[in-house]
Amino acid sequence: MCPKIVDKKLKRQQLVKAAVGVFSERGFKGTSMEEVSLRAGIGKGTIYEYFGSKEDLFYACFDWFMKMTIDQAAEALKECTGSEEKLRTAARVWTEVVIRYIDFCPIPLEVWAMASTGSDNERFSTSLKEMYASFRTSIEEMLREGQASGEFRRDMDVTAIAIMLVSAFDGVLLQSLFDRSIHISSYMNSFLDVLVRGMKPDLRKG
Amino acid sequence: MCPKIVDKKLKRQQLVKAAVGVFSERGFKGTSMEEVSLRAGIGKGTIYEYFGSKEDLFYACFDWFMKMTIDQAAEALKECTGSEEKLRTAARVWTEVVIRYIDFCPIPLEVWAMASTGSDNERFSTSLKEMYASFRTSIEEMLREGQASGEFRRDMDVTAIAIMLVSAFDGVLLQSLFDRSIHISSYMNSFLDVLVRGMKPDLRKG
Amino acid sequence: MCPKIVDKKLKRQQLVKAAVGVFSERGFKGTSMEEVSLRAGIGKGTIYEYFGSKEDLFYACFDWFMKMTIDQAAEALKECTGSEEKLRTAARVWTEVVIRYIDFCPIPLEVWAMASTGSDNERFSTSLKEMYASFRTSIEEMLREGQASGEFRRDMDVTAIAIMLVSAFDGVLLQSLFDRSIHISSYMNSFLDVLVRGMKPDLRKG
Amino acid sequence: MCPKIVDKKLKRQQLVKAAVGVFSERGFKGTSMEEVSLRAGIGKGTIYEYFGSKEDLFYACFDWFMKMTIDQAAEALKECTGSEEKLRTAARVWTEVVIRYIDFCPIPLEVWAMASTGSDNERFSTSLKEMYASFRTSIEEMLREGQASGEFRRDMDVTAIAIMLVSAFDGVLLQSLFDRSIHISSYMNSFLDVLVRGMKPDLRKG
DNA sequence: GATGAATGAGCATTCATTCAT
DNA sequence: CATGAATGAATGCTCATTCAT
Repeated sequence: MCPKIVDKKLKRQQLVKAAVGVFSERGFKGTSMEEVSLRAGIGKGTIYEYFGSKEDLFYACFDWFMKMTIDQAAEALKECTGSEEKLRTAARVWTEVVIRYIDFCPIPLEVWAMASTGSDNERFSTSLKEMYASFRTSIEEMLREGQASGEFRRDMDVTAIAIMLVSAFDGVLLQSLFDRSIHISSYMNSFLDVLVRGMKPDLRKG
Repeated sequence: MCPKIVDKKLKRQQLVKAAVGVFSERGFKGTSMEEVSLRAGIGKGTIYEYFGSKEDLFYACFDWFMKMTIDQAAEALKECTGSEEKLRTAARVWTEVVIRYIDFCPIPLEVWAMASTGSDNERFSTSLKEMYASFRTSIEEMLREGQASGEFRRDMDVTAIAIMLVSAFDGVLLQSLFDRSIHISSYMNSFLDVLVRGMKPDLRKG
Repeated sequence: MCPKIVDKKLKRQQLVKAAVGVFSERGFKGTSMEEVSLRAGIGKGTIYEYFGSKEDLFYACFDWFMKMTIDQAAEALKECTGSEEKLRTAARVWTEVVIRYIDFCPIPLEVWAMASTGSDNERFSTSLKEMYASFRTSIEEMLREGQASGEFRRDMDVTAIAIMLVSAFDGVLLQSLFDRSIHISSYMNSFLDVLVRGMKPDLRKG
Repeated sequence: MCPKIVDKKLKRQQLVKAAVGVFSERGFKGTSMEEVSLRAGIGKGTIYEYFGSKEDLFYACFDWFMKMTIDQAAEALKECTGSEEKLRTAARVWTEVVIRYIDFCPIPLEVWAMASTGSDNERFSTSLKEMYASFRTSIEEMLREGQASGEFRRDMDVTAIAIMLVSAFDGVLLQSLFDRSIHISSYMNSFLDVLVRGMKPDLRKG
């Protein structure tokens, strides 16, 4: 007669929010759809109105994490000009995200594990690969920009630095999770001080 | 009086070997004890003669990975003298392990995921914490040695560098898993070139 | 909004009914949840919507048997006045229950066995102890009432008679199970004739 | 060459002794052959040199309990002359056995439960039936002897009394197990005082 | 004779998903 | 639209029994 009008988008988001919490606490396999529905305050069956499967729901959670991170980075980078500044801003945003959302960081870990095992989780490994490629490329661009502008040495392996920086960022997430007493932002800065010094052109020749 | 004589130690190791393969392919939850037993060519019940539970078996797999890595590193570091040499050797061993055992690298990923979620897997998170602490300390020692000998600058944050290097190593494992076309060893070297340059004392003042 | 409406109480009872049958035929350990579900005409998993575990289900079966017996006794005793009448009524009800529900009498036997072994089935032994204490007390009251009214001798050990009567009742259940040709009700009556005669005050002195 | 010479009879008995303990503590299903072998201080496989199956072993335990009881009763009754004396002696022996072997009384309980459920335990129910029939007959004989000698009334239902006495004996075993604080021997005596009084011929007519 | 390593049938329990209401 | 009762496939684990030594 009069189908209830529901803001599907909104409800979907609320569902993801609840799911992100449960998945973070219990892991993918350890999470039951029932607990998610309880946490979201809806019926168990209702989840399936919004997501086709548990995996779909989990993917949406991961997607939320990724998009959120990318948005924060994009926002912050908008106002940056220098290459070093960009690099340091990217690092800062990442550490801020890790610190702020540390409770949800088990989600990317789960995704890593899922993507690395089983051939059926194609979708996760593809997503990850794309994401990493995009991150790497962004970093590479910053570095190349710096080379062009003379900020950075020309004889360094830009791809290598980019890959290793992305690696270090991921690793920082790990370390933070396993030892929450670590203050990553200052460590990240100190580390970048040294690395950037190594990337600067030789002054002796100036 | 004359019971069947079996080398339990050896059989246990063979079992771990089979299990490492299955866990790597399917993940912890995705692996059934039956499949492990099939792969090992023994009966399902026999596994329980050697391991008390699925988790015990998995822990043994992780333990194998850890010990193997540590052994390789210890072996290689025995012959090193200089600080930079040690650092580079550690990095080389790690990349070699990652490349050589790339198929089994999902195991540490699983452990990361398990340790980050759920409060029950105490044993995994404790092991991880200890392992990382030990790695960090080793690197710190190398760096401090280098500072003492004048190889490295005295004004750098040794702890920060150590944490970030460990992070980078972990991240490298991740990147390798998700994009097997990456040649990490050369990247690792190029990266260390830059980083070490940043750690070297200022020559201008010489 | 319009979930399936089910009378959970009723379904629970039906489930108990089916379970009582299977447990009686096969014993606790010999009964598989699958067989119960088959007998009840529902899915295996559905049982767990109503009972947390096999033991819970079995306890409900025992509870059903106890409550049913107690109810019948209470109902019949309501209309009794004299002490001897009460005693004979209790005996009659018990024999009627045993005869009527002889097929389900293996259930109390199982409970006896469970309660006597293992320290875990606390719940069963506690229940049994309480039940027996209550039975004994009821009988004792009847006897004391009879003593007060002069129906029964004052120099008999009321507690002893009560305990032994309860014992005899239990034993009757056993004998009935193992030899279904026994007609317990007439035997019970003849026995009570003799016992009651022994409990009557000495007439010589009258 | 020289097969070890073993007193099979003796070892069998030791095995039964160990098994009686474990079965009493854990019940039939709760007992593992391994634990029995451990308790007996022999290898798991060795049990099968003496007993064809777990059920065989358990049956031997029950048999031990039965035979032991019967022996004690036979021994004690040898010296009895009067009917009442015999009756009281039988009761005394039974209570003594129950008190002395209370820790092993779960075994008959288990047998009751096994015999009452499942059609496969033919052997247990047959044994029980025979044993009870024999007990009943013995008691009946005592009572009839008493009638013949004028000790007991002629108008009582001997079969009924016999059945109910056997019942009461069984019940006493139960009550003792569930409430170990009960002092059955005095209760048994007080009870027999009353019952025997009821069985005595009417003195008024004397 | 004695052993204990190996086995695999058997079972309680979980949980993603469906669908009648 | 929303629900939660119902389902049954899937799985970790146990243990009586066998048999090579």
